[in-house]
Amino acid sequence: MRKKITLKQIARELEVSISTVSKSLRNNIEISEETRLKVQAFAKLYNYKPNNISLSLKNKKTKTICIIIPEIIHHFFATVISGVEKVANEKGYNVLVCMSDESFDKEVINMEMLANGSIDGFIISLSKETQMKADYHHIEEVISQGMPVVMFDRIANEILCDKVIIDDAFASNNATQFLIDKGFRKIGLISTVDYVSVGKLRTDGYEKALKTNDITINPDLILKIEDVSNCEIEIENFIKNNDIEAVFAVNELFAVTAIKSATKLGKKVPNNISVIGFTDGIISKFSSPSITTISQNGISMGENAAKMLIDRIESEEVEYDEDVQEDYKTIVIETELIERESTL
Amino acid sequence: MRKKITLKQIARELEVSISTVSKSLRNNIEISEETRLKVQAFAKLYNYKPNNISLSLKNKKTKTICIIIPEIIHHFFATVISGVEKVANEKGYNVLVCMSDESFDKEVINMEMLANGSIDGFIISLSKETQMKADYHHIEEVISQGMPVVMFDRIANEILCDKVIIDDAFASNNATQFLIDKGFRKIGLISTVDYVSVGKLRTDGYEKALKTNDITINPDLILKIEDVSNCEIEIENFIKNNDIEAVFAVNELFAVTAIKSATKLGKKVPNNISVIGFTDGIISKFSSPSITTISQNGISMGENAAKMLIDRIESEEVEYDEDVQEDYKTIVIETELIERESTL
DNA sequence: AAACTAGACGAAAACGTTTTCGTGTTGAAA
DNA sequence: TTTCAACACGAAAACGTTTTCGTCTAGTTT
Repeated sequence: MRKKITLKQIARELEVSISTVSKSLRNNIEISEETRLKVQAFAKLYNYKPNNISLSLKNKKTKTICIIIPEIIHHFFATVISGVEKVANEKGYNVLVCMSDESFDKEVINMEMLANGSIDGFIISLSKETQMKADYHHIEEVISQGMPVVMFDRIANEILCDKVIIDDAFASNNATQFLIDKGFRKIGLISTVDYVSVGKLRTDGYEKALKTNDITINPDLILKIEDVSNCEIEIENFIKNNDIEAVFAVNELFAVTAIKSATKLGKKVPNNISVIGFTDGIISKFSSPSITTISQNGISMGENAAKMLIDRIESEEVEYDEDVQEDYKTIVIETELIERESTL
Repeated sequence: MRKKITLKQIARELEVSISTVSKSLRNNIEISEETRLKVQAFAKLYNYKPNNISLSLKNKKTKTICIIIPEIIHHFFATVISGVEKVANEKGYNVLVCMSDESFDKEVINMEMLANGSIDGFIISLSKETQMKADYHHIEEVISQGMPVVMFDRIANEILCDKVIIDDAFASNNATQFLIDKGFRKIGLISTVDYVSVGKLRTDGYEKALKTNDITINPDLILKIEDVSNCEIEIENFIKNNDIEAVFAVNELFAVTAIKSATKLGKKVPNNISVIGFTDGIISKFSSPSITTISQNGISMGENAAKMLIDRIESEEVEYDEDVQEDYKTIVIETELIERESTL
């Protein structure tokens, strides 16, 4: 067990000062070539690497960013992390991943734990509970301390910071229009409760599309699911009790469950009922029939979020100015309707 | 923008020494109650939190562990991370997630970057390339520096460290036996190339089951896929050219692809051909027919890995002994055969 | 010979903590 | 009055770097 060697140990061994060692390793011309080479050889032999923590303390930069997500199991969030990692790595940053498990408290604890110098910035998608409570003090707190924050997907408009989103309303308007164009009029919507920001926006888009086409909005055709764990029963009843020609589901799980329920009820997809989903994940690709869906480019969202965050971090190093009016940006990532087998 | 306040600033403001402030905040009885309360009130007012980096430097502990995985997009790895996070959080640790993207170099770079004091230990599942090269110097290096490492799933027996695995050979022996018990004799295997440790082990288990039941191993019935990206063609040909009654696939993707190919070739699953997979992920649950599979409890693997790692980290604090013979453990997580619709 | 310059190196501060070891004051015991 | 303990606090080291600012020696210029 050869513990890592430090400058001090090298200095002692070579009977020079710590400064000399440090300068030698950074090829400072102040040090004679003889000494420099000797130190470098010794350092190489003992595999010297500067201690990162020490550097972080000195530079007040950790080269680490944190992404807080509700759930890593969701394919969409995994793709976002993947995008974040890619850009972060390219720029020499590490990525700390925290999960809020949809819990407000965990979100707060995580942020508070890390806001004390451990990281240089946050990328966050709000937990359901946080959205329900609409309590964002923890986020405002870290922003007010000068730590850059980028929100993505589940954002809060009240918070002033950089954001990466898709145009949820627009995309679901398109999805609904797609179904209308196929000639459907009785279009069911399976959404989340309204406090989930993207659920609300997707509902809005659905309603807008209906209005545009002079179709009356029928509340019976809108199902808002609170508890995901037993959505199957709700969805099955929803389909059974309503004469639906097509379904627009705001996520993959609801879409695939709708297909299963329909099949169970003897309705074939897409022949008897068309289904369109949201998020192009594993489920949509591999279910049978594969699911027509709105692709939400998670990788691109992650890349953009990381890029914005790191730019913000590194620009702050330069202009450390109190009065400069922050001009936060919101990047809207393009969505795409991917046609597969679940729609006619 | 109220930057975080430090002990020094509090000390200056209150005209006491830094020591007094530090002691007051830690409720040290050396300090008079009057001073203590004054300092605490001031600290609370300014929302003082000790700087983590500084503490890390002092304690030589970062309370951060790193998990290196080949790909976060794989559901299995996401579940492992989830398990790691859970245990780590309970014990006050943060989790740094790194992706090797199946690349040896990225794995090495990541480890070297972080082995300089940034983290307290590693949890790792080897990249394909690393397994192919069988070059583990980077891992041995950090272990020799006294940093605890736990390997999981894709491990290397040559490396002495704690490990968390499933009994891949045993599980696939069971899966194969399951098919044999159904009366099948012509059982195809779709596996990875042999250098992927778990692929090899699963192949071994398959062969063992055949031998046990006096079924001759037919090389034509074994397909080893190197390049995942166009496995569809290979699998389709494999099924078309062989008279197969059942397929055992070593992962979800191969299983679902086998089903798709079979269906395309006019063979119904499970009526004409049974398919059993490995890993109980999204695909197995939601494909139609849903897939009979070996569940590989990722959450439990992650939990166990994190627990072992943190125990190791914290035990080292106590007995910092060179000569103590390390007794590394290998935890074997139970697997389970989950019967679904893809088998008779 | 005196003054200066370059060359080579070290001391020390700084980042933000915690902790050990003084040290000065006060009041009580001898 | 002297001695001592308790009390309340501060100085300084330590963690591992980087960097600024000396400082010393030797050689070169006037």
